[in-house]
Amino acid sequence: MATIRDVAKRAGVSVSTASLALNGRPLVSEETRRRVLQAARELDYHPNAVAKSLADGRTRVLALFIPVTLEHLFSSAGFFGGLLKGMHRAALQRGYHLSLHVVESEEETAERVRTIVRSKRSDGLIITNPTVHPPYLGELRRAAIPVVFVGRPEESDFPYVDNDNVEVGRLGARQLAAAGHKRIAFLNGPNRFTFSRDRLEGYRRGLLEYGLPFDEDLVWSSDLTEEHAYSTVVAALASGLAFSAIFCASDIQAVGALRALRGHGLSVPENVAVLAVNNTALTRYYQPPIATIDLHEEKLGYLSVEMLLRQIEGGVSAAAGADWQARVPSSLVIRESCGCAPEDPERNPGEGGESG
Amino acid sequence: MATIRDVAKRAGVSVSTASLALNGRPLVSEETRRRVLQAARELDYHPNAVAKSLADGRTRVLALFIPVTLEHLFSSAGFFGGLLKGMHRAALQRGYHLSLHVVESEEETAERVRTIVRSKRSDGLIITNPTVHPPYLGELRRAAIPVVFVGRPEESDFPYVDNDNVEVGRLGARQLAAAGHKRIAFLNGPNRFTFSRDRLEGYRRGLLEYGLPFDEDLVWSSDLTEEHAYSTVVAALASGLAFSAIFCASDIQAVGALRALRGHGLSVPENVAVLAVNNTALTRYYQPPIATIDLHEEKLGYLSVEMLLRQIEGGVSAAAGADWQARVPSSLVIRESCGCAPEDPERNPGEGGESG
DNA sequence: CCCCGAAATCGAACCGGTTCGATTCGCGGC
DNA sequence: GCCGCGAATCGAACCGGTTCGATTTCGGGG
Repeated sequence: MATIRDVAKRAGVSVSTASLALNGRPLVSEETRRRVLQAARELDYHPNAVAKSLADGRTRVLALFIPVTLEHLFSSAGFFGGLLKGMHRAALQRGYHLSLHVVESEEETAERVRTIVRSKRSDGLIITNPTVHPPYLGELRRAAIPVVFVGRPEESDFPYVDNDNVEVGRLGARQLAAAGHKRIAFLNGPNRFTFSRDRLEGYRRGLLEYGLPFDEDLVWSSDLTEEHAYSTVVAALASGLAFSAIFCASDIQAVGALRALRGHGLSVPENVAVLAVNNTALTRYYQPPIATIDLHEEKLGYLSVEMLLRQIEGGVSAAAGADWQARVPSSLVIRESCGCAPEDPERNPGEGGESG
Repeated sequence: MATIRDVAKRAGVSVSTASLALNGRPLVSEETRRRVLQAARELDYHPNAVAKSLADGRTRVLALFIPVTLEHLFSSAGFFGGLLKGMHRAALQRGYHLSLHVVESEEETAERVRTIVRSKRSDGLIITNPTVHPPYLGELRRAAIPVVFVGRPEESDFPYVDNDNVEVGRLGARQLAAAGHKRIAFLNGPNRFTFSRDRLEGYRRGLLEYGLPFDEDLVWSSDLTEEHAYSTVVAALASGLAFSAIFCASDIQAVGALRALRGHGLSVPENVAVLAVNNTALTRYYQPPIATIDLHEEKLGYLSVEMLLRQIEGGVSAAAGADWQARVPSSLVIRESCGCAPEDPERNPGEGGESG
């Protein structure tokens, strides 16, 4: 395989001139550049990426961390697929590559982050689905390496892209309230995720805006699995709680909820309306089709890479207190399970407030 | 950041000795090794992966190609998720990393393969879901780089891991035939994939073994999408063809088929039995739960990496005519939609043959 | 006591690029 | 005709490891 020295020799110039010419730098005469490029073409020369990295200290590799408990991988496969597509598109456009790091716990994330940072295997990190207080924040800060989170760790000034999950919660609650439901249950995700906390806050606000009381008994939390969601709803039904709608934090939980309701002789949407979040393929094809909130994960992925590259190419490290953030809007996807038309955007539900 | 020269200096030895000591090579006295390791620890030294790659010519990166048409990404998200998990596990164990290359067409694959090979960005390639005659085989052969396919390209001596898709087809046909069905339709995938051809062959054999005639009219082909499967089955129903079971090449197609059947007033499994392939989350939670064939994709992923590493570390290139292959067995997952118990493994269906 | 060979260590070259400081070249101005 | 300057080119150092051939050290045998 031809190296730059071969090219230089054939073009009759020095190695340094060849390098300048090949990289389109100024200070090379047109005639020389032409000769160098010609030689490169003739020798089928292609620069060695590793040598380049060593020389200029840039790997052009972005490390992507995806957490998987097995059930999570399956339940969110569609979500991660979309995320990935967006990231890949953004990276490719700018000549970057993605390396993939599947991790099963935050401790493992911490460990792998450490080895990657130390061995200088990538120019920056993208960490998806952080919990509220990830254990590796100190490590990241010390390393002073560009990072972007997909999802928001609490009380950290690291850059992140995320949906506005308060808005997601609010959207869901309002949609069901607008359809006339007075007792709307919220089957939330685990509390260790920031998105769960944010959505709960949004749910609360949405109810308030429609003058509905916030009832703690109607807020349930379950893992992001069908099984756990099922048993949670079964328990709620057994306790005799009254409600006419369930807002679920993920599609897979909605499926569990639907099974529980059916098992209890309740039909959807006639007896209970159901609204989910994620818009994975599942919901479109389910019977009944499940209304859900689309998080536009491909956009999320695209923006995360863009933000990371801004840091890398701007020479700014995430630890430098760059508190950039991007919020991706989410949108309702109305389907049969919620038994309702989209909330009329014109409608003003009233004053809300404590008096509700 | 400390380099190996810093370590050598602090330990009072030459750089070369430090390198030997750090890599656990023989020919270094115990005393010296101790001192070097001690120095490394004190300086918090971690070798630079890029420098290492340049020096020894090994990147320790495996390039993974995943094709995505958008619909495919969604319909097979579970499948790729499992594949990925297996690959990652195998790679991690041996100190390798995965780089991810999402491609939308075989032409794009060809192009990206070329740039990766040329820039020496990875030690080997894993290419998933090749078509029957991928356009980049020549490129691969010329590059003489280790490659493993996940899925079998026809008439190529490149190494691959795959399910035994003839067996998958046979399994499906036999299962339905054993339940007493005489007219079993096969909603196959696109003919450009080797797995489609193999499954068709298996389906034919399965029927034969039960003495059932092979009827071309009962073999339909559709894209791996819900929509296309739906319209294909709708057309079949409209044509008045008689059949009492459908064997679908993927879960997502089964969902489309179910919708078409329901729309035609047929219920599953009472009027028509349905059996699918893939065992994605979808099938478990669908109503009715969909019987399917599990392809054990995690194992497929694990084996593909193992096979690739065997080539890399054995110094054998895929183009050297190494016709290794691994077949991963598949297993039936019986659920309501097929309206039947597992085929009795004891049962011998008879002589089969033309006379059936 | 000297020589020889094996073990331990070292120095230098190398991997394939980039970059910086020095050098050469051509040209205009005085 | 000489000086100075900017443009073009060059040589060498550098990135941070590995490896190979040469050199030193040490112990044992003659």
